[in-house]
Amino acid sequence: MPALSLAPRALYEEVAELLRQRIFSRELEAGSWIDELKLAEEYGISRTPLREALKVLAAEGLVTMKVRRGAYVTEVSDKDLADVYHLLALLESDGAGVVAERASDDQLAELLALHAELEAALMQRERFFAINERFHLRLLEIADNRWRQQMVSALRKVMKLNRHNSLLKTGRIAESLTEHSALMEALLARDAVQARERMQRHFFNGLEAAA
Amino acid sequence: MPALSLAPRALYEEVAELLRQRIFSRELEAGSWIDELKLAEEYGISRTPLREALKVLAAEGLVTMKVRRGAYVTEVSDKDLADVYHLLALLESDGAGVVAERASDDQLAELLALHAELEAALMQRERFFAINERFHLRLLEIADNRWRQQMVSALRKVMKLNRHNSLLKTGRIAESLTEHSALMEALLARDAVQARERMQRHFFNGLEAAA
DNA sequence: ATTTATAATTATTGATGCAAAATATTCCGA
DNA sequence: TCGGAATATTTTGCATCAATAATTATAAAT
Repeated sequence: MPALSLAPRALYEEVAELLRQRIFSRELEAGSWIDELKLAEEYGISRTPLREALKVLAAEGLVTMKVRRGAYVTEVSDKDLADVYHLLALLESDGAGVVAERASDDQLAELLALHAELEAALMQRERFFAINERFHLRLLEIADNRWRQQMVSALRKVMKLNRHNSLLKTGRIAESLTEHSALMEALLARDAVQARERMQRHFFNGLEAAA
Repeated sequence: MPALSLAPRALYEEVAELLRQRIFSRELEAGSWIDELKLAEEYGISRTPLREALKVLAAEGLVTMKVRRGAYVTEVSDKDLADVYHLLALLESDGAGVVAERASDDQLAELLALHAELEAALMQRERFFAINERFHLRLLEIADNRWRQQMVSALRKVMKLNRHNSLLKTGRIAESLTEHSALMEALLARDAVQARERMQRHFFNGLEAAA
């Protein structure tokens, strides 16, 4: 992979990313109004790309547009968190089932390698999180359904809005790894039913921990 | 429900809807480039709201933005159709399971009433389709997860892009009604497992018919 | 004749300006 | 002093304008 992005993103995409960061970091509070003029000035850009970015974020569900009243940071209630979590579990477990059924041996080997990295990183919190994320993303890639990937990515973005920010609580690293091992086993055994079930449980336990 | 929308939508939303229509009707061909200038002139508006609409559609997956090259109507391959269908089945069957578990008696009665209307409209193709759609939408409303609703709505929009346009083939009305009855039974029995399974099958049969 | 470089045309992207609408403020009356 | 109406200010939303980037066409050189 190239170190420098070969395709320079449009300004509105850059801005969208910056805004996501600020929303995730709670610098832009949930429910609060977004001041276009102020932000545009702050970033040294005009309102046009900023407004375009806001519309993209609205489509993602991160902000809500009110007619003639501008953009507001979406409030994510505890119910919303549970709902999003429920869907993530549903989509990712479905993906795991598909992988168990249809992945090539090479692809399973790739996941196994990531899983091994995960075990090795047991004591390195940050690294563990990063590899865990890569594992989930790679699994979805292998499941090969761009619409599912798109939806999971949107849901994960929403998830990050919440203060129960992480899909993986610090205290749960050990349990999480055990669940991962069980999942990996099911995948290698090409047991779709088990794979789905174990991914589902993995998420369910995560929600318990977050609540 | 009010006949006139109380909240007048912004221009970019109106335009987004118009563009969806034109994409669905294949007036804007899959894969083709979207001429902003021409469309803006045609609608008698400036390019700003048009571009905002295009970005919304891009987030929905209906068009693809290429940097410095504008917007293109997303091509939906047969695999895409199958993938979207798979996800719709997954999400809606999950919704059916939730409804079986958690809907109030009143809400179930409401669905039953819609189902009765459906039976009554067996011979009226258009009406049958309309009521069928209402049934599915209402079920999702009752399942009460706005993120799921948002995703299903996005997926249905994509689905309409395809030439196998309908979730419900003309020749399948009778079978579809039978499946619906079975689903309704499971819901009334509050049997979540059966409800999920039957909704799943309903979709699966639909795909068979479409393919 | 083919390939490369340069120039011109065309379309996207970003900035600025203006009008309409909503909210806040002030002033007047009860 | 409190409430309501009118005015002023703020902010959105749409249009127009300018600049940047890309593609195509043309010309020159090997």
